[in-house]
Amino acid sequence: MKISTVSKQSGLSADTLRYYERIGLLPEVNRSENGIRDFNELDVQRVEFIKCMRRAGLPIDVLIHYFALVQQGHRTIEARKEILVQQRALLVARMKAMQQTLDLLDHKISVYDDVVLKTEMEIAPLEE
Amino acid sequence: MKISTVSKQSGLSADTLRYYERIGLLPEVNRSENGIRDFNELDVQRVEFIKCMRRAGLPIDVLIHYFALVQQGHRTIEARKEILVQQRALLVARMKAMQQTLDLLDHKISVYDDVVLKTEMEIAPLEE
DNA sequence: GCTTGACTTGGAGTCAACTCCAGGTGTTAC
DNA sequence: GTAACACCTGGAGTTGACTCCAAGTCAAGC
Repeated sequence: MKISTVSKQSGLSADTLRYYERIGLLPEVNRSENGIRDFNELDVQRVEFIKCMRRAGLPIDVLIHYFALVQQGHRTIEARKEILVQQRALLVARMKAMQQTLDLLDHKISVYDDVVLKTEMEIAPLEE
Repeated sequence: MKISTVSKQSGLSADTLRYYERIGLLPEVNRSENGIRDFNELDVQRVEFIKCMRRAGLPIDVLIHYFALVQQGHRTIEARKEILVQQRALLVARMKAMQQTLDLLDHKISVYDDVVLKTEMEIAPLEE
């Protein structure tokens, strides 16, 4: 599977995919004789996993560390789980903060709605 | 209220507060005769609002634009509401993506739990 | 009167995460 | 055979959001 295909499928640019490989977030992808990358199913799965984690704000270095542990086999299972648990906690905290922001936005929007409604009813002119 | 106080209260560094003023995210804060910033209640409220929005990932330029509209008075109410509604939608989308990541993390963690449990029961050695 | 500490400024530096570019190769279409 | 196109590389540039720094001012404590 060529990089353009993976790019289209994943929505990540070819540049980003090459960048991910370069920094060791993706493993060295196989090449066809002419040197062109040939992503296999596992590579694509990894891209999807990375995409999902990145979208939620997990930093790249954490992911690199995680995959390095995966590489080292079963004796790193505890450490890997620890990383996931920790990142989960950070994620939950971020989501909580975002929920508060959402509540505030909803409040503000409803206030604007009220104001607009009043204006439309021409009850009074408004100043800031 | 001096910058150090606002910094402590808000958790934003004095450098960040000055930076916010410099780029026009905060209005020009009043100064005491010797040129030292003296934040008033409104400034502090704005800092809190900014903090909340930034934590949720709203970009600085959007906030600058929003405050510029506030500055222009009541005729910009519709436009301001539009910004909030749009940012709200983006926020909800981000939260949704994060929820998916959270689900995936939970799944992965539970798989690791199973593996660890099995290992501890010495049912079998594990390979990657 | 001198040190200490908090404040000021303009400007430069840093960081994460891309993103772009120039110059080169290899395959396909006419 | 040559133009168009997708790919390659190493390296530089960009973006957003800070963060740090040097050099200076001022008030308070000793």
